[in-house]
Amino acid sequence: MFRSGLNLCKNRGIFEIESHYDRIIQSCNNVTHLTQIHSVLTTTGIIKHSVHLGARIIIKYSDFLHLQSARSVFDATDHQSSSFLWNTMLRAYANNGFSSDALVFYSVMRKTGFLPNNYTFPFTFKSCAANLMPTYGKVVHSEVIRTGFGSDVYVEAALVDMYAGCGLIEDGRKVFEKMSKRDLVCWTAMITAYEQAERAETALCLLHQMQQEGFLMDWITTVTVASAVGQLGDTKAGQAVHAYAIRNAFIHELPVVNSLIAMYAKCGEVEIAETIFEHTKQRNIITWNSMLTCYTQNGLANETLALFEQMKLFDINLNEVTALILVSACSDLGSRQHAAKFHDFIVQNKIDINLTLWNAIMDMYAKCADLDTALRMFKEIPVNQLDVSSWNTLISGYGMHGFGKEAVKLFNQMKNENFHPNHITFTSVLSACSHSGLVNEGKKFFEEMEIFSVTREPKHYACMVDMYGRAGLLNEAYDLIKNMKSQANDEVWGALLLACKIHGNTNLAKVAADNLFHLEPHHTGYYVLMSNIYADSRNWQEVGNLRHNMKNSDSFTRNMYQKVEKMVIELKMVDYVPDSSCVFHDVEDEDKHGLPFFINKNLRVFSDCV
DNA sequence: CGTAAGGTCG
Repeated sequence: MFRSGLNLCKNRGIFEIESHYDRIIQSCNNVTHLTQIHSVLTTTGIIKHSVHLGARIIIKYSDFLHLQSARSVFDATDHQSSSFLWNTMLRAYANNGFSSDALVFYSVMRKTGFLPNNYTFPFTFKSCAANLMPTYGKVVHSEVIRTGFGSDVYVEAALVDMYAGCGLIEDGRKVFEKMSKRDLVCWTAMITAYEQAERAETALCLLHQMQQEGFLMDWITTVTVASAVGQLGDTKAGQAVHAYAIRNAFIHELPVVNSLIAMYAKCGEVEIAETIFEHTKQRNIITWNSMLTCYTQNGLANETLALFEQMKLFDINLNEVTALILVSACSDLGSRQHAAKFHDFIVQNKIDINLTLWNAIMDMYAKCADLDTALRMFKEIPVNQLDVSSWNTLISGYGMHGFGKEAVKLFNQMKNENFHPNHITFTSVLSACSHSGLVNEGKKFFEEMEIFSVTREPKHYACMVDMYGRAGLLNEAYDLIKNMKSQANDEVWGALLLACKIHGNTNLAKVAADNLFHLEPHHTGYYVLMSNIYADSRNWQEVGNLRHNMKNSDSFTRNMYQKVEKMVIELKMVDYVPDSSCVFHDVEDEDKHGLPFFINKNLRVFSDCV
């Protein structure tokens, strides 16, 4: 009956009216205008009979994020007859961040008796992933098979993506493997899945297979590959991706440019990233954020702030990612002045402060040694929103500034309030104990890890070794390492080596150093530390041997020497007297200060750095 | 009528 009605409408007149309004709706650029057209189409009754126009308005409303108006169009139309309208409404929800509404809508659709089709499933899976509902995703997956859409490439690509998005990469891979025909989109989806799971090597291996089967990367694949190469920090491969992007004119796609900047940033190629950035005239917020991050990631927090000043001159709205980057740069600088300024800036620009950003701001204050402000912010978090990382931030903040007792107090309070400490909590509290010489507390907490079923990782052992080491309990430290279930890494042996340096135990130092040279043969810091220990015991022969071994230092090391030299000058200007027993040459004390020396991030080289 | 892969931080 309905079909005959529809056929009646399908005369030439209706068709012309449809295409007329279609053009108007498409060119509509504000909601007010759209609402007017909507009401005209409603009063004339056209919309009731035109599935096509109904869908157009639904999509247009959803472009303006007016999902309620879109829904009212759907409800007023003859949707009962058309799976197209159901799919359009589902798409409106799924593609605009209303993923839970999408799933509710899907279940309404099923209850109404409408059969989903190859257009329905991709939107549904996208929403399952956005809601992190793999269990529901699996239910829908079985419906895919039951309804016979199991070998549709669109549906399969969406399935791969859904499983990967929920962290079930192996389930995604199974779907991928079973596909009879794979297109570029499926390959890219699978490669992206590995890239997102930080398995860059697998991602590139799969890319190779894809190319073997004759597929060429398009610009979207290029974006993913650039991210994977960035994870590996492989400049050579990065330049190959860059060249490929230029050859294929993908450089005109902003996401490609942005991913290249981020890639070079992770490869440590600040200057190349800068060049690309300078040549990009149409920058969006992601371009700026990528360049800001580039500086922060490469230890150039001051450059981050300088670029931010430049950014303010452009008409760009910052987002919460920008805020996070700035806060993290400020944490690196440890400047209280900047901290307060940025916090203020974030509030004034009405950037949405979620818990992650709130914790980052707290962390910034903590790193700037403004623990009062950090604590105040902590107390402002409603109890039902408090999470483990809020506690971790505070505990590590107190610990790193030598307030071990406060850190311990907070840790106990946290347990009393039934929060479950994680591996980071234990790292923070053990490190706090080690820096404040709280050996008994540290031992107790190390035991407690079992109660909270937190696996003891090498970094936890490193804290304990450091703690015993500082307290002069070298045998306890060494015994702990010998009894480790997993293999001790460089952090653990490094902590022991430092302890040996502090307490002048050359024999045990040799054991630690041998392990370190085996584990990290190119890490010059350990050679320096060991040669310092030999220098302490006036064994110049061994000092010479070690120095010879580390001669082939790379450009990174040279840069480091220059930076340290500059730092020493600055330190001298504020009357800091270096502990020159760390300098590893046989020279008189006044000469030692003029020699270059090496510093590493964990401050293991200087015995006067705690 | 039209569907799937994609950039910044953590």
